[in-house]
Amino acid sequence: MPPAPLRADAARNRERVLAAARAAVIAGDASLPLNEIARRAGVGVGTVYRHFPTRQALLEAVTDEPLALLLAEVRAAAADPDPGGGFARLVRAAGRIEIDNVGFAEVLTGDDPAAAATAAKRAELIAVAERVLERARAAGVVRADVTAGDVQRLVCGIGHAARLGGADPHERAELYTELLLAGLRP
Amino acid sequence: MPPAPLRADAARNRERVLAAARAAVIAGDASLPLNEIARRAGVGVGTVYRHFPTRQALLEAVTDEPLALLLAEVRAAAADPDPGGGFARLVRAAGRIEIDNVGFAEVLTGDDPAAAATAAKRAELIAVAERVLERARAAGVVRADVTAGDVQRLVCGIGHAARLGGADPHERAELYTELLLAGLRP
Amino acid sequence: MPPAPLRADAARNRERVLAAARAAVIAGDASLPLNEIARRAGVGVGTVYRHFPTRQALLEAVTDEPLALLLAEVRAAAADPDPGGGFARLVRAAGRIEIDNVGFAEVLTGDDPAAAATAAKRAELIAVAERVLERARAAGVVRADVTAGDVQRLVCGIGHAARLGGADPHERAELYTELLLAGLRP
Amino acid sequence: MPPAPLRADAARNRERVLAAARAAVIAGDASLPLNEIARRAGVGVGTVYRHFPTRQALLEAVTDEPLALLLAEVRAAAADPDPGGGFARLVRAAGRIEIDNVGFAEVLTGDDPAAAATAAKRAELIAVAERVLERARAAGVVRADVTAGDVQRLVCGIGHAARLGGADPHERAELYTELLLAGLRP
DNA sequence: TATGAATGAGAGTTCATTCAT
DNA sequence: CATGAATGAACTCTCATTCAT
Repeated sequence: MPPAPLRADAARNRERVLAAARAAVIAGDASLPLNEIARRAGVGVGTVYRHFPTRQALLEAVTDEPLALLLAEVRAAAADPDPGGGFARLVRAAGRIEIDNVGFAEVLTGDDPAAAATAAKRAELIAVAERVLERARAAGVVRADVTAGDVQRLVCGIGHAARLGGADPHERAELYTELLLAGLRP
Repeated sequence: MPPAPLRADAARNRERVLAAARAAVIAGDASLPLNEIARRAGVGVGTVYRHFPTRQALLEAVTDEPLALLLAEVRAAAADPDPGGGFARLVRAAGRIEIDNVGFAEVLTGDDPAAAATAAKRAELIAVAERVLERARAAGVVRADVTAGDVQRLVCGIGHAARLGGADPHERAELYTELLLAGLRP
Repeated sequence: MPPAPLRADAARNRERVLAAARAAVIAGDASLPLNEIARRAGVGVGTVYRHFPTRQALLEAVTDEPLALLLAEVRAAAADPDPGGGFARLVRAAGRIEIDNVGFAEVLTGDDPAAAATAAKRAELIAVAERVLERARAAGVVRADVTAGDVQRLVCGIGHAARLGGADPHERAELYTELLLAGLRP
Repeated sequence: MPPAPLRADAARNRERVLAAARAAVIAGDASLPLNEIARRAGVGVGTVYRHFPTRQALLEAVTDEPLALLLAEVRAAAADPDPGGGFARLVRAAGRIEIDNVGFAEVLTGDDPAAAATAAKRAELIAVAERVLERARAAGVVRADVTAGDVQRLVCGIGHAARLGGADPHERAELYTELLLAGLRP
């Protein structure tokens, strides 16, 4: 049975909470104290808990959009006739998305997701990324001793590193991504 | 005046606290709640506060040894006749030490240290590392668009990445370090 | 906007906390450790903090009733056609109220109150008392070299003195008040 | 057996502690945290505890000199041929001494002193003051319904009141003392 | 369903007092 | 005797989570 459609006001509240959480995440704060989120959303704490029983659930909801985005990029990468170009595209997209969404890494590399939808997206993401990597490896443009998991972790590490320097991490993230791509070549 | 030699019991307690903190850090938890540390060290809270007035002070104490170790490595790297070899040595040592000490990155890249000794070590560390990088750059074995700060951050990122995969991060850290070194070449 | 009416349970809890605090104050202890108050009120600490964020706020709440009472008395004193009688009434009322409320002096003579309501009452109290004193002075029934502040302090001093003797301070307070009134005559 | 004469260094330390405590008391702080006193005296906490096992003992030691002073004044008051003048002298002296020694009131009106010497001085003080008051009462210059204890408490109250106004309490104390004397007349 | 009050565990911090050195 | 390290209770304050309204 499909999830019962939310009542209009419930949906509005859910959206408000999501917006507040998204804003926090974009501002670089992934701690998401639910009390605070509720306050910013202009909603009672209980309402937050109703829609998102755990911090993890909220995080997944917030990350759903960037996750879908990345999935699209990975599919595009898999469709790229150039294995090396596809792989680079994947890494660059992951880097960009990761840097703009604190907490994204957590969803991607953490424990099994709470929501089935997230789990599914993540699984497909990994499967397709695996294929992209495989192809690049076969084409001899990526080291053979690196797994898809490694790439995933390295992208997260890159994001982490870029965020360390204060101020605007985007430029750093770009540079670090290029370094990573260079390092991944055989 | 040399730091007054601690009384035997004071030294023992200090060591116990340090050991508890070190254990926590090695277990991957750098939050170091002072109350909890006290409990684990079998010591009153007040004792922890006497020796380490702030979490930062405790963290610096815990990190003092690895910091000294890294400093020695960096000096050795500076003394290496081979600029590229020296640089690689520096990066590898940093990676190894970073992976074994959660919180090390915090001391290295965070706000100004509380303890003068830590500040001094850190300053020298950075200065010497800068020279090592400079020399490697001049020898044409490292990209010119990368600063010492970038290297520092990247090592932290590598450590972060290696820790993401669960279980034993050492092997991963080694691989990632080699990737980083490769990526840093022009 | 009027202060939002408290929910029934919230009001009940607030009242319990106030009662516990009042009991402590009447028992002569104005230190009001908030967690102890919570315990005695049979309420979580957080609840105390919700209603009274600081010790000062709680003290003001406890003192609110006697403050209102005194204010009424002072107004009545100002309305008394006999300047001397009005002034005596003021002093006697202040003495009586002060002796029954440890901490009242603190609110009356201490730093600026936290709550606007308290500040307003206090300000009016002082202003009206000033008028009462002025009138008594003009009528030649009170020394000219005594300010309203002096009277306030002296009443507090009287209360302090009465409390020193142990047991029931009321009788003493009455006597001391009469002495004070006699001493204040030209 | 007379108290064993202190060793020279012990006596010096005792004096240092006393000086620190006296300074604190004169500065208007009678809380005397023994830790802090020790620090200011340049002495270990233990030393303070050895010489003055309780806060009360320290307080009595600090107050010993003013107590002796007041005793002398009271004796002089008793010797004054003018009963009213003698009584006034007593009250004025008490007021002056009380205002300069926070904590003096505590020793005078508090529980039984810890030290025998203090107890003796206090007992004599009270006895002589009682005689002074009696004489003044017999001469009809002081109200009959006031006890020596009342006078003692009132002087403390006066001191308390004078201290409430901030800044220099001496002038206020003088005024309040005159008010008290006036109020005590029949 | 939504609300937000209540809860209470837990972190941080201070300080009087004891006791090993 | 002197020292000052150690102790731990007491207190303030915060926040995730529950639950009465």
